[in-house]
Amino acid sequence: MVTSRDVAELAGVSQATVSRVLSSSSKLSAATKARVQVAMETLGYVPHAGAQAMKTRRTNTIGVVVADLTNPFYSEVLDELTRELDAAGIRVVIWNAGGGSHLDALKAISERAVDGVIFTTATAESLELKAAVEKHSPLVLINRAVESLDCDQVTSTNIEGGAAVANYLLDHGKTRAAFIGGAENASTSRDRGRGFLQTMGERGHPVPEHFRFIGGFSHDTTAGVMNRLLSGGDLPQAVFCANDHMAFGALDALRANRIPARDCWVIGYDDVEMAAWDSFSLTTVRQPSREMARSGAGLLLERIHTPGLAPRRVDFPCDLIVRGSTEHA
Amino acid sequence: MVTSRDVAELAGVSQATVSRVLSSSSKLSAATKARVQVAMETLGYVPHAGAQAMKTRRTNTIGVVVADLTNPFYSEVLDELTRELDAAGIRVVIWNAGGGSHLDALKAISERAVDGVIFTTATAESLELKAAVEKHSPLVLINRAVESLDCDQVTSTNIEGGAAVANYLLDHGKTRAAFIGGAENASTSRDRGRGFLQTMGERGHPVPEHFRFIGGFSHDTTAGVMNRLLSGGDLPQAVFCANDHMAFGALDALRANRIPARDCWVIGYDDVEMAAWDSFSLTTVRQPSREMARSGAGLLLERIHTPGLAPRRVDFPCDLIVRGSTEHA
DNA sequence: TGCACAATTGTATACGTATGCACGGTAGAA
DNA sequence: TTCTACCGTGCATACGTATACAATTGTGCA
Repeated sequence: MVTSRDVAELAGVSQATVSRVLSSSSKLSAATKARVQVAMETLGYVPHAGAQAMKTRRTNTIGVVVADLTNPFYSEVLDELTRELDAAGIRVVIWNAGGGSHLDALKAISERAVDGVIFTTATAESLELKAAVEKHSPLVLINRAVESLDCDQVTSTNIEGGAAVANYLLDHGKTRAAFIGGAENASTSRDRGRGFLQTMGERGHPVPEHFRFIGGFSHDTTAGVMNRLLSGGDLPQAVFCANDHMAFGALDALRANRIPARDCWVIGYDDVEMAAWDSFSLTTVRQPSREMARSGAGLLLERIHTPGLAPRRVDFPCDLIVRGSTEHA
Repeated sequence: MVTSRDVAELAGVSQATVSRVLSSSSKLSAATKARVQVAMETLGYVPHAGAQAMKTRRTNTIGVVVADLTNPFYSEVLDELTRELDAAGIRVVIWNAGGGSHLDALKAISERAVDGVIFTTATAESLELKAAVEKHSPLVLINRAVESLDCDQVTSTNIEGGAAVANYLLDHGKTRAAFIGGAENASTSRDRGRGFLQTMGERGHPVPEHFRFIGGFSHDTTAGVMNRLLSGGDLPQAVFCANDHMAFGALDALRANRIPARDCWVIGYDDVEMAAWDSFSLTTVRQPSREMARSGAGLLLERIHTPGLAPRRVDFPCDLIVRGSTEHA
């Protein structure tokens, strides 16, 4: 391995000077700078990231915790995050939510293996997360929020989004609607459901208990719920799913059972790219996933650069996007 | 920050002993070991990853370069890789192929920021990749292969897979078939196309030039190709796409143009989970993506642990999975 | 009792880089 | 010319851990 000392020797300068060429912050004569750069080039010198991290207390690496890589929403968020951070010269470590991955992420902060972490899967239950926030670990929550945590959080207006779906359905005479949520401890699914159910109730068409489900966030479990609903013989006029990935499962179940699309409207949430594909043409509530990702990355970088900032919350508005899964030719 | 020295002081031992408790390799009396562990717990000690990396020359981190996170194939590979490696206590850095990400990955090896890299996007053009292989950098190619590189490579039998599609179509009387490839410099698309085109030719039904396309690997570009094909007025009996993600684009274009599914069969490659969804029901060539991912991870870890191993090649067989996009009720 | 030897633990140093401090030299001002 | 100021560079050290080697203690056996 070639070190800055080797470069120094070849260039006939001290190791300190080589280091200064690297950081390019201090003044150096153009001549020595050039000489050092030639030496670096000649030897193929690359600084050792671990050694740098030890001195500068910075790794130029951040972590991201995602819930489910097979859900295209997370793929899009990850896509945007990596583009944004790659461009900024920052490495991205990913944790895939199975089991205790959020603990691994927090541990990585303690180990100084990463400078900070973006959580897309936070829940109120995690005492470790709470403790990390209280220690002022650099972390940002995007997508799912936790009211009780004093840290940066980027969300969309889920309650309003859910309400918008209810209003839309009722405005089109769909009074008998079902809701399939993901899990109660995820703020996204909870808030979307709340906004929806409350508005349905307020406008005189409360959603009955047997039209409220937990679909577990996946395509297949949601299709399973839909099948149960269908076999119950009491088909709702519309189904609102907590996210698009689940809505695809609902659509698939309808197709598999040869239920015509006009007999049961399906609505999702997120507006992932696939929702616009002709095979789905899914009506959904668009949240600006990529913008949210960029915003979260920005907040984290700021916080890493300037510790001690007051916690910030960013809430992005959502729009209902109407497509073929609800209004048919 | 609490260091091993602090722990040593509290436990009344030397820093070296603390380090030994950490590595748990050397013999220690149960008493001191316990005392040190209590001290660690009390102080909340966590070793500094950078310092460890500097001494041990190992980061317990590996990199993965993926081509396109919106293609579910890469999501599945990444999903499997992260599960496998998380479980092994290894961090995963991801590079998203836009622009020069493979250069960043190679740089990260030089910086000792990662112990090795898994490439899913290798091409023969990259001189830097060639140079890295010659320097015996720990890296593994999965999915796309490069014949001329002497490094570990995990692939599937793409040529045979393409041939199987041709045989299947001809056996069902579909003699006028089109091929939509991704890009010539990707071994996957190239080999699948070769196997397909060659077999079609050998069996007396060569695919004419105007039925051969480059679809750019994405859903939208493939749909665009399909639209051009449709507007040409000469509809093939079947279209073979270089991967499932592209095939979904082809299916969508057919739907958007209200072409009945039986008028133009569509076949993909990969068998991503979505291919089995009722909305697509895509006939495709299954390659064992997750197994390939695990295999690649295993090869890389072996190579990191035991440098100097001879390059290995693993080739997984593929199966044609027939679904509704080709045989209709 | 005395000695060899094994089992533990401490001492000292190295990994590769960044940076505070001191030093030599040059230029401008008096 | 002499003094001041400043610029460019070298010297020395610190970051936090792992490990070769030395030192210590305790054990078994003659």
